[in-house]
Amino acid sequence: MSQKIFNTRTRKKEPFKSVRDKAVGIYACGITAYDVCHVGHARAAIVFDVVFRHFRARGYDVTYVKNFTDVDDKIIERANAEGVSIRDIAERYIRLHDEDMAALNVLAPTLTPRATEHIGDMIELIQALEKKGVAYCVDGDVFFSVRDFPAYGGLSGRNLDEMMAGARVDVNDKKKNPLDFVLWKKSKDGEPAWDSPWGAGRPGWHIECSAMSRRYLGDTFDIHGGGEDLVFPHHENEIAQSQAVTGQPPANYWMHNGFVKINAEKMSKSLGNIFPVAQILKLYHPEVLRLFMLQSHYRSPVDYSEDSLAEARQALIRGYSALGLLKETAAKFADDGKGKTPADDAGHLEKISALRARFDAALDDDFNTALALGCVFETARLINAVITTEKKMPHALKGKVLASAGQAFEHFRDVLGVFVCDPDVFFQADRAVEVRKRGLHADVIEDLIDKRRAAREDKDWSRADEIRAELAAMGVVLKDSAAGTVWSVE
RNA sequence: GGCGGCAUAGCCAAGUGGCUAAGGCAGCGGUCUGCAAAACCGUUAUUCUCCGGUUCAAAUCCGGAUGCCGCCUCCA
Repeated sequence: MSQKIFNTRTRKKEPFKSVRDKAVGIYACGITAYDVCHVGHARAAIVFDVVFRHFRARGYDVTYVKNFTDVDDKIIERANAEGVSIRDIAERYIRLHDEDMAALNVLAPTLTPRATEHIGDMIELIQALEKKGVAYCVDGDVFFSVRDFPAYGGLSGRNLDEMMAGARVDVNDKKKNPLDFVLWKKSKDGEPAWDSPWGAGRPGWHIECSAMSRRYLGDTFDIHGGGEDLVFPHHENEIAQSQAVTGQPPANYWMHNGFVKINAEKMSKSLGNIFPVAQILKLYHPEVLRLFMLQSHYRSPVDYSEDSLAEARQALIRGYSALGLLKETAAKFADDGKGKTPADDAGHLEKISALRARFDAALDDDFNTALALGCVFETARLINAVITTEKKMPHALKGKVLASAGQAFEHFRDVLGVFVCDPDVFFQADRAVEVRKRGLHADVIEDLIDKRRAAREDKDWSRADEIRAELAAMGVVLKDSAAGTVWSVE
């Protein structure tokens, strides 16, 4: 099956046809570097990371560009408040952004250009817009004239008259039309400024993406992405700016991810419910957040809550348990390649390749990660079942089936970016997070386990159960095996 | 006021014209275990908010109702 993408512009799922054969250019709007990344940024980053990974897995040569806005009113405001330069602010939050993304196993995009590195490109673009007669300068400010771009509103499905009727636009005497937006902004004293044909100033917000996407991906590239809030006005304005100059739409497909709600409410500063990524990562292993995001389709809203993350954690544990079991038994059932492999009566190998195919098909279908994860968990179940119940299965065949399932999991891991840890390392990390979060003490727990071990050796079962109950009350779960007792946090 | 989205089991969530309505969490019964945990097996929606319509056939298409949500202002 070929790739399909829901295109915001047409509001339809469309077959994907790249501009260049077997190559794809993606531009996603990145952050404005004035504050730390929150869970909403994490979602957008994870969504487009999977898009990036899937195209690569499908053999495309992907150029993925994600910009940093490093000059903007909010950055200036923050710099003034702290008495530092906007560069200091931008550097700080870009660094923190990179740390968060690395923790979330979000791959670095191919290119991460910054607005201030492309002021020249922006000025050129604005001059071209002036030449085309769709931009006008008033007293050092340059505006885009929406009336002179007939296609305005095409992405967001609005028309100018309707928007005028809404009348929720700020009044600005300088503008010919209230919906005109700024391309270049005259700088006041003390504000960062660059020389331009219109005097000292700085770029408007939208122009940077038009300039940078064109520079790195060309006049028309494949996919432009971002959060759904960017549809209007940001992306609408980008189209206007780019298309007015080149005569071509800047991107063929527009992808927008849905929002993250917090306990069923909109995340907003006024509600005080902004969850920074770094804060969440103190409470959960990074893959928990990643899995949580991927369990819903990227266009649906997701509702972040303690409970939903806890559920995602249990699901992650389920997957890692299967991988742990696989690792434990790998040596035992290793297929040495000698001798012949008996027939696979139960059809396990066929099932595994079918799951792989279904997984890929799910992602081909507008990046349906939720459906793809279903395949991942079915594979986990198959691994568990083969190891624990198929007693009569010949070792050579078992080894072959498990190796095949392991390879499938590696593919899932590469595309979704979850289940990337060694299972032992994961369980250790997860337990450390839970212990810290619940204020438990590992040494106390281990001391109790030691006492229980002594009781069990004396066959003092009631004492052993007493200790088990005591630990259970703390949320500590014990697992006894021939090798000893291991513990985890429920 | 304008534009758009969503409504599927106790919860989360796929599925958008026709095989048994994925998967996860939670629950229940069984196997295993000194007891547990994990795992496996079985089970939990004759039905997809409601009302009409189209069709041989609809959760899926159309019309209407109700409820919830987003955007239109900086915002992933």
